[in-house]
Formats: sequence, C-alpha cells, structure tokens
Amino acid sequence: MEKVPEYCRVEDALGILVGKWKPVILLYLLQEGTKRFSELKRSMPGITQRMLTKQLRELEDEDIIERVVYPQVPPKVEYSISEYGRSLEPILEAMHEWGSKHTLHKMEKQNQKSM
Amino acid sequence: MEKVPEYCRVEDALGILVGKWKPVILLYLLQEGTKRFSELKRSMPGITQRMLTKQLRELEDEDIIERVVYPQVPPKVEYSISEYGRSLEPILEAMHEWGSKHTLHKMEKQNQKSM
DNA sequence: CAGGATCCCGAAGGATACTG
DNA sequence: CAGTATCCTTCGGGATCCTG
Repeated sequence: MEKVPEYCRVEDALGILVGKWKPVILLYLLQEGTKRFSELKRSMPGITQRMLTKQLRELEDEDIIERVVYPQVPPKVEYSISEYGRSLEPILEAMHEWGSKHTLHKMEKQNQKSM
Repeated sequence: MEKVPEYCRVEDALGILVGKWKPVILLYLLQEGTKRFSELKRSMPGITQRMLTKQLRELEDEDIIERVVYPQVPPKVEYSISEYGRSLEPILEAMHEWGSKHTLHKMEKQNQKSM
C-alpha cells in the first residue's frame, strides 16, 4: 500500500465541510435554493455577521456556492449552491443520516451507564 | 422547514472525522485490518506519540475502533475498526473520492490564473 | 443591507521528557 | 513498547464597533 498520509484525500473534502456553520449553510441552501444574506442570518440563530460572511467566503472560494451581488441601495446579495457544489450533496446526506443514528447510539450508551 | 441548526446532524458525524490524523488512521485500519500502536506510528510520518494516542482514544470513545491490550512485557496493543465503525466506510470512501477530484479541480483553477 | 476591522479567548495540536 | 505529563504556539471563532 502506498504511504497512507499522502494517499488519503479525505481531508480535502473534510476541509470544506469543517467550520462551525458550513454544514448548516450547505444543507439550508441545498433545500431552500437561493437565499439572501439576511435570510441566512435569520435562519441561523446565534451566528454573527462576521462568521456568516467568513463561512460564505470560504465556501465561495472553493466554488461550492455562488454569490450574486445586485448593485443597488440598500445592497442585495444572494447565495446559492453551485453546480459543482451539488456533488457534495450525497456526502452531506450520508453524514446527516449517519449522524442521526450516532446520536441515538450515544444516548443508548449513556443510558446503560446510568443503570 | 424545521429550524436548520437543530435539524442538521452532519456535525455529529463530522465531529468524529475531525482531528488532524483521524481520517488517515481510519482509512489505514479499514484497509489493513488490525495494527499495533508502533505500526500505526511508523505508517504516519510526522505524528507524535501523544497525538496518535489522543486520536485513538477519541475514536475509541466513540466506539469506532477497538483497542486490545495484551498484558505482557514489552506491552502490545492492537487497534482495529469496530463493527460499528465499519458503517463509516462508505462515507470515508465517498469523501476520499470527492477529495481526489476536488484536488484536481483546484489545480485546474490554479492553472487558469497563471495563463 | 451586507459587510469589513479589531480585539480576545479557548481548544487543537506540536515538541520534549519521563515511565511501567 | 505504549503510553503520560508539561509546556508552548497557533488558529478558529465570538463580541463589538464602524461603513458604503
């Protein structure tokens, strides 16, 4: 087998999903389509403007989402999943599903302890 | 749609994969089966003992890997993917594959810039 | 409205030394 | 061999304030 660390490309995908709000943003845009900055912000209680901006920029830099600016006052900016970004959908869904089961798994484990 | 942040379980799966060496460890154990601590260490140039131990413990705590200690001198400890941990395999492979393609994607993008 | 600029903190991770 | 224990650095992320 090839040397492992060089061979493993999991982290290249991981790097895109990692970020406290990225999975949420992606799942939201995948399901709801195009959204404005303020809509995104409203849908994610607790996120700050700075954080939302940062996460969106990083996703945009990786070509996962698209950003459209409407030159008007007040400003209007829309975000959506790019064609390329859609290729991540199966992975996100698989993780979402696995995560749901794992949450149950941990709860059962917790219950055993307290018996 | 339900409130997004509460609904999204992607991070529950993500939390297990995140850690500088976890994907590498998992991919290695998935492909090579059972390995000793020293074998793992040798296969991952750059990792420190402390880090390897930490990542293994965290994966063990999530029931993803199994740890078997042979009470002998010198010590012998073997690690392997658990039955439960195998359920992560499709996700890891999907991410590995996506990551490979994304690496190419970024290279092409880079070339365009320098033209 | 959609951000950029600063300041700050805690957790992740590296280096090194010691041990049953 | 397979770990702990300590110390130190880096960086993601929160809070707050300012602006075209």
